[in-house]
This record gives sequence, structure tokens and C-alpha cells, in this order.
Amino acid sequence: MEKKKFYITTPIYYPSDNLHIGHSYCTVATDTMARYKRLTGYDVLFLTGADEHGQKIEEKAKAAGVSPQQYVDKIVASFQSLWQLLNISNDRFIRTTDDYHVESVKKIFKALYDKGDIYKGAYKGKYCTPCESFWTESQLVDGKCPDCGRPVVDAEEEAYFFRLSKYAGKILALYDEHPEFLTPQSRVNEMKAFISQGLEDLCVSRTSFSWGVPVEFDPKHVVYVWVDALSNYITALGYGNGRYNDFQKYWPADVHFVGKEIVRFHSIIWPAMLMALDLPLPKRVYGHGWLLLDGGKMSKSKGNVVDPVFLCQRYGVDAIRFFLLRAFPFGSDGVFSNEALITTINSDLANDLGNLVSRTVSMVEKYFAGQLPVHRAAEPIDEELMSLVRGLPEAYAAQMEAFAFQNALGEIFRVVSRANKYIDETTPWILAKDEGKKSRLAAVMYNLLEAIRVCAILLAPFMPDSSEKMLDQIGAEAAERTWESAQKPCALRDNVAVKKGETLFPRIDMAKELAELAARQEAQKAAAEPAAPKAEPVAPPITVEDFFKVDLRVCRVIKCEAVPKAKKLLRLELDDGMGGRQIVSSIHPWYEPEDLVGRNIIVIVNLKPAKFCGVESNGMLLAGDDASGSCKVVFADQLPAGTKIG
RNA sequence: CGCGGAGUGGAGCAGUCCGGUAGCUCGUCGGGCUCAUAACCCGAAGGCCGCAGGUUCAAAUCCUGCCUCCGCAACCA
Repeated sequence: MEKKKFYITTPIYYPSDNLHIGHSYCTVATDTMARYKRLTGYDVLFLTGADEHGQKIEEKAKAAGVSPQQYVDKIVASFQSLWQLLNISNDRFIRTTDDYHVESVKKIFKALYDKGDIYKGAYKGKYCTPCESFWTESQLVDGKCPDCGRPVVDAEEEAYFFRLSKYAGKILALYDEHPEFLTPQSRVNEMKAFISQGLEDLCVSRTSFSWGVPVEFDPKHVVYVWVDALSNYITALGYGNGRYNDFQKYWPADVHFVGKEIVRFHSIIWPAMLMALDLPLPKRVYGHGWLLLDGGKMSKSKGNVVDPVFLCQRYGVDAIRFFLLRAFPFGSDGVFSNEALITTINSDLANDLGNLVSRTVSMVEKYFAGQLPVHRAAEPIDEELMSLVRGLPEAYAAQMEAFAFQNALGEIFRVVSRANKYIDETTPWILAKDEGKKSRLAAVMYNLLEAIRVCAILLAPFMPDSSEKMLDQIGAEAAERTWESAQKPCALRDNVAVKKGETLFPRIDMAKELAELAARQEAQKAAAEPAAPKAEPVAPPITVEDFFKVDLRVCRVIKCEAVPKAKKLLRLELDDGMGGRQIVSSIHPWYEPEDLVGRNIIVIVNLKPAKFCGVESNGMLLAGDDASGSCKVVFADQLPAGTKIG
């Protein structure tokens, strides 16, 4: 009988920087699900990759003085080595710069165009230069870019559009007819709200940069990220190219795992594109949560960057994989901390699981020279443990099918705990003293080995290497390591021989470890600081005429107050010696109004006015960041208001 | 009224959709055991489930209002 297929994907990551723990989180989760499905008999295709085009890459490469291709090659190599380190079992790795993908994207774009779902438009609209995005009047927030909030300009550009608006109704129907399509449920509510604001057609080509797939029939355009990146999920199967021939077999995807920030693309744009191509939709999209850090966002100057490579080297790959899926519910955000990591390793892995294996195997060696006798004497108390073991595969599978990794592990550790308790209840060390109780002792040991065996098999998707080591220690043969054998009670052969190995999960001295990590963090911080001044290169030379274009005046702060609803903004009323002016400055994190009133500052008075949070600013004060990153205003109390600087 | 998330014993969380003895992990305290990685097992203390109203025989759970915190965005002048 042919195996059932299972096609699972991660997002394709953007190689503008190295990956961090958050990307690792998603990829480890996907890997665990892929391994689980393989374990339970599915023919799995697990895809990950890199999304390599776009203006940002083009600019970064230019700044680095290399070609975009050279730039992405280097970073993508680091992706791949990280996945190798984390024991990621992806079957394929797609790069959007791969020839076959490029070929397919051209065809897909053309097909959508021929169908009329992509059309050429002259976009008359508001354009946000930094975001490279056009917006309609209705999408603007306070007249500014809804994405980044910066001012937009009137612009008209030739571009291709995808008729996203046409599919709004169908997408809403999809959510209603297939409540499992997008989970967790909270994400659906967000998407419905978004669609109900009205879907605009989507601009799917760009002329402002060239690092992308050219539109074949109109080569001054390149295909923008939507069509290029999202279609990786089908081009990697050979859709529209000859590289692979798996589309019939594996499409539609069984699940796309994505971060909550890109749920919109995967649950609105992507299904709409597939509808337009008359292709089946993915069965499920799961928007997982983020890993947050205690003490705020990661930053080099704080020295709290969580580097997956470092963690794996220090604690072991399996411990990290385990922690990521054990400590946080997959659908919600979680807070990463070193304390939580070490606590989890010590408590679950060292004390409960590792120690269970250690004490069990030790006893079998000690009391039976490593090999169990065939004759065993059961007692009623065994049933409490063994019924839990028998029920475990089903309970575990139910959680895994719901992508509830944390709960699946919870089920396993319920059994681990019960097994530890069982040892106390049966007191094997007392049984061992009585030669007449050898067969009872054998039964106790056998039951423990069975419990460990089943747990180890179910842990394999989470901790592949450690699972294998555990099964080695309890002497399980290949046939005793399968999913089927985990569901069968007493599958372990009667005369099994154990072999003690090295400590599976060494305990970590929490106090000592935290001290060392703190020292390391300090060192990182120190290393980051001297680099900071160097990072700011001297700007290209200007003439003295250029300088005099900047009109600097000393101004006295007459009045100062926080801008309502703004976190960082202060509104300053100034005596500029010319009748007064108002400016807005984002220095509230460092200055309170009373720190400034009565002081003299230097202001660029001929800066084009701009509005912030609805408040007009007619100039910019001089200030700079010190080494610690806090902002210091340049005061000029020795000069009277109105003085021209220069 | 920007979007979203969250407020439950010392810490981190589950439970909230489908009201009915408040649960888990870690930590603390006491006890037990000695096979084991100073691990394991048992017991205890500790909570007006953010606040205020409402619905109900009954509210952590449903409704209304409010407060606080976090992330993103707004704010780089």
C-alpha cells in the first residue's frame, strides 16, 4: 500500500542578516512535525529555503561591495549550516534565485496575466519611498504610509496588479467553510477584520530595482515579492519547471508553518493566487507566536543577542530543540530567558528523564548483570504505570496533530514522572536483597524499560539523537523502535540486555552558569561599544556653501510639553529671535519638559516643516547619542536666543 | 478612541470558546528513600483568578465600563 503523503513547509527566510533564535524556533517546530509524520508512516516532504530577491538585498550587497548573488550566497550558506547544526531534516532547500524557480515564476506571472488576473495599471496613488509601496487614499493613516507611517508622495508609475479584490468573498468563504484552514482561531479574526476594510488589488511588479525575476514580456519590470516568494511552495515541487516532478503527488501542502507577522500573506494573498491559477489550496496555515526576550528586544549593545549556535554548543542541540517546544505554547508568544532554559534542562531532562534512564539501566546492570531473566512476576500495582504507557501514543498523537508540541511533551513527561514514582513504590533495591523475589524484580525492571522505550520513541521527533541514545542504552532493537511497536504493549523482547552509556543530559549548576553567561554578556557588550563610533563613517565632503545652506540659530525654550499619545515626542515652543516657532523632537525618553524650559538650544530653522502625530515641527534641534545610546541635547546657554551659528 | 496580546498563590503558565469543588511546572518549608545525574517519592504553606458593576441558583469563565503592562505601528526633525 502506498504511504500517505505529508507536505510541510517553513517560510523562506530573507537573507539580509543572519538568522536568530526566532527563525530556529519555527524551523525546529516544522522539523519536529515532519519527523513525527515520518515516524507515523507518512511519506513526508519537508521544505525550507531562502527568499533572496528585492531591493533590500540589492542595497545591502552594494554597500558591502559585492554582487547581490555573492551576498546572498554567503548568508544562505550560513542558513544551511545552522539547519545542519540543529539537525533539521528538510528534504529540499529552495532558493528563489534557483534557475528552476525563476523559470516557474515567469510562467506563473504570465499565466495570471493571460487569465486577466494580472493587469497593467498606471498607478496613480500615494507612494511611500522607503517602503516602495503604493497606497490608496483610503489606506493611508493620517495621510501617511500605513506600514511605516512616513509621509507619502503623489506618484504615478506603470506597474502590474493582481486582482486581489476579486477574491475577497472567496477568501472569507474559505474561512467559514474550512475553520481548520487558518489556526489558531485568533488569527482568523484578524484576517476577517483586515478583509472587511476592503481588499485592494496588489501591486506585483516593480521598476525601481532590478534584483528579481524579470517579467518576461515586459523586462523593465521585476516580479515583486508576493508572486516570487509565495510560489516557492509549488515551484519546489516542480510546478512550471522540469527540475522536480512531485507536484501531483504532494500538492496541496498539508500545512504551512508561518510566523504571525506573515499570516496575512499566507492566508489571503497566497490562496487568492492559487485560486487564480485554479490550483488546490493548502489544507492548513498555522500562525505561530514569537519568542520574546526578557529585558526587551535583542540588541548588540545590550549584549543579549540569543545566538542559536552558541546555545547548541553550550547545552547540546537536543536540549535546545526540546526547550523551544516544551517551554512555550506554539500558538502564542513566549518569553525566552536563560533561567527558563536551564530550569527546563535540569528539571525535565536531567532530573526526570535522564535520571530515570540512568537509575533503571544501572539497576538492571547491578541486579541482573545487564540482562533480564525471562521469568517475570506481575503485580496489580504495575497496571497503574502500564496503562498510562499504553495510552500514551494516542494521547501524544492527538496533541501532535493539533500542533500542540508543549502538550504532547506534557503527556510524555506524565509517564516519566509516573515511572519515577513507580520505582519508589516497588523499591527494587529491597527486592534485590531477597533471592526469592528475583522474578518480581525482573518484572519491575521490564516495565520500566518498556516505559522508557515508548517515551524514547515518541521523543524521537523532538530529540533525534538523544532518543537514539536512550534506546541504545535500554537495548532496543530496530523493530522495537518503531511507532507500531510503541503502540504495542510489551513489545520489548523478554531477555533484553541493557548497556549503560554516558550521562544523557548533564545537570547544570544554575548559579554558576548564570554568572558565566552574565560575564559573557558583559564581554559582548564591551565588544559592541568600541565598534559603535567606527560604524559611523565620515560623510562625503561638502563645500562651505553647502554648509551655509543649513541655517542654525540659538533658540530659547519658552514652553515644552509632551505630545499627547506619543511616547517619544516633545513639543517645544521657542524664542528664535524672529517671533517664535514650534518644533517637535523625539527626546522624551531622555528629557522631561522641565529639563528644557529656559535653556538655550541650537536649531536648524530652515528645515522643511513636517508633522508628527499631527503636530507641526518647524525645525530640528541639535543632539547626539552618547556611548550608551542615550540622547544628549546640545545646549548653548552662553549665547542669546536668535544668534546665528556659523 | 491606531492594531494586537496579556493581567490567575513568590516566578512562569493552563483553565475562559461549551459557567458548577482553582490546576500544572519551578521555587520555599517539612518528611521519606538510597537504585540514580545532591537526582527520586510523599506532604504542607501560599490565590478576594487586574478593578467595578451586571446576568445567573451559581462567574476566573458570559455582558458592560474602567485600570495596568507588553509587542507592533505611529512617531528617526
